[in-house]
Amino acid sequence: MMGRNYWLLKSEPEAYSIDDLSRDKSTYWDGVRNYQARNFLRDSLKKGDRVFFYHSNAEPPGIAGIAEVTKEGYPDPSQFDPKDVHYDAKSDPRDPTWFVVEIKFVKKFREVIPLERLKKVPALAQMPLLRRGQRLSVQPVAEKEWKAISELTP
DNA sequence: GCCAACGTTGGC
DNA sequence: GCCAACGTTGGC
Repeated sequence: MMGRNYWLLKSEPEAYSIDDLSRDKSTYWDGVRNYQARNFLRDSLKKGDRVFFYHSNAEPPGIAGIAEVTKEGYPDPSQFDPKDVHYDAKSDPRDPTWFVVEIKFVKKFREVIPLERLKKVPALAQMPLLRRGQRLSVQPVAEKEWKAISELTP
């Protein structure tokens, strides 16, 4: 698709996994509380973009499947809910701080592609994911990286 | 469970 | 505006 971009979203599977997305079919990506990641969600992820669903704090950590953006950035409802762990009392509803996108399930890989495996692929050396100390939970993925990773799956 | 790396907060 | 203290992320 012309102009489609690629991304990687991290989630701890204990909180929300590829199986949860497979069951739900779609979800909105709430709870992101980092400004750089927020900017991507608000400004950059576009309908039709493809997303790698990454399992962090998992055994093994790695890419578990693929999703697709179905709705572009809009205010994260959880920031206004005092009972939600992601509640942000400082966020003004007239000028919200945090944003979500909606994604839909595309596929679950037969096996997670482990982080360890990704590290061995030369074409992926520049990925932020593989950089030491990089914690960004919403990251751009270059097209050549997307292709290289896709070739790792059966 | 440890802890390095990083982002945020707040005193000054 | 600096920077120490603190909280979080996330691999190991």
